[in-house]
Amino acid sequence: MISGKVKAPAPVIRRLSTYHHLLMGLRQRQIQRISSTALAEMVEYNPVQVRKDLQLTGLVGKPKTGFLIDEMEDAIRRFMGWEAEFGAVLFGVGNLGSALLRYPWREEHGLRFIAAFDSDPARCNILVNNIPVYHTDYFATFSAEHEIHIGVVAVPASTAQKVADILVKEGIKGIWNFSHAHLKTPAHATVENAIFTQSLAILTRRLVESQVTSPGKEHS
Amino acid sequence: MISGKVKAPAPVIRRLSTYHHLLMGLRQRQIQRISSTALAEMVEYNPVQVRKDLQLTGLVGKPKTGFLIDEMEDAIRRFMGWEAEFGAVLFGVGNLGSALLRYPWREEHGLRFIAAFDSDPARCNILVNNIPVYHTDYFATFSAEHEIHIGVVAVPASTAQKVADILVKEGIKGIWNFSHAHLKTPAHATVENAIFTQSLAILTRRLVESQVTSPGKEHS
DNA sequence: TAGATTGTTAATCGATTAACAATC
DNA sequence: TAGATTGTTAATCGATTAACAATC
Repeated sequence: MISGKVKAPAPVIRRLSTYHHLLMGLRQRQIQRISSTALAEMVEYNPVQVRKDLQLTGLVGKPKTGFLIDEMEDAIRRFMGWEAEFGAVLFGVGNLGSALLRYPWREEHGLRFIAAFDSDPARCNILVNNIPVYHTDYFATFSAEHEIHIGVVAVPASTAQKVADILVKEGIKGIWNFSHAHLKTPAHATVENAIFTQSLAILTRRLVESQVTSPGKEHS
Repeated sequence: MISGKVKAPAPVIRRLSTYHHLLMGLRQRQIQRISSTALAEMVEYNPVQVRKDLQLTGLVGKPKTGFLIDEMEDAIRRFMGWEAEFGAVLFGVGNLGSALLRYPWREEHGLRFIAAFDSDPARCNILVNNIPVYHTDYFATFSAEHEIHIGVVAVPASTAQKVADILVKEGIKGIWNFSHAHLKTPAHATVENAIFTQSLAILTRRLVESQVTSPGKEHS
């Protein structure tokens, strides 16, 4: 029987990623098991929610003892596809781009940068964190010779769609977008946006909301 | 009548931030109005959703003509609190931290970095993008002399809670957390997490999901 | 056995979408 | 006026939480 995998809701995936990080810490402290209730407390979630989340990864706990930390970590890692490695390329070696290249994604998060690309010749033909930076024009050639699963877009919004088009044309299935641009891609390509500004907007709005407004200052 | 402001759902705020960026582009191209329907198409949302979102900011459109772009931009900016400026400090001047300091938040997003702090003396007493970097120990003194609305946490997860505690102690109301750590803070402090790994998890999971599994490979 | 903890089923809550009336 | 577009009310959908049974 051929079966696709269950589409997990984004909030669940985010929480699972949080558990994963927490569990790594517990494992390092030689702790072997934990109950969903205790885990829930640590992250201030509802315990039933934690159990439901874990269930989705195929984990089963034992009444009275809870879950084995090693098993949990493995299950979550498998669920995310982090046991294998995703080959990745990055476009736009600016401040953010270089910071991303320098982060150790490979250790725990299944992401391996094999190259980066930039349209500015001054930034090309160097190594950043041992990752070669080439000119954007070289990408098609490079792509034909390497297995690339993920393209990271760290260019300005104005050129982001162009980069996305190139990625799609070369058959890259996953796009991690750090630009403001709303990328239009065919259905078979997955775009995930990591846009700081949206996160900042939530923070500043919450601050605005928490300010008690003086009489008349709030419009209708 | 004293009234707090409506607590907007996070998804709405994220979408509004998307509109805001799009509208800035339209304005630059001298376009003066747009219908919610057209806007919806550009970002591939439901038009009713767009209208509901805009309503929350107090915007009213005109049947047959739509919304004025200038008005929309202003309304969204006011809604986010971006007309005023939020004074901000950053902790952890590493790769990510410096990238954040170099981004022009001030222009459009109401965020003004007034200083950064690091526990590594080698990184202190320099300027990054004209923003002074001090030693963490100096923060309490600094805080007493400046109005700080937001603290940005860009330190490793292992020291993030410590930084959060310092921020809370100095009465900072908004914390923008880029570390993996789950920060525990009193209710009067708002924490917004901008955790890349969670975003990456969604992308990799979607890729895992889209792979059709061969017989027997998918467990139960 | 008793009690803690899991797992399941049902209820609630909130966000999105659909249907339609109002208006320029 | 007719038609496009807004705004509102109701229906649907999905995610979270509550209640409780199952199990070690």
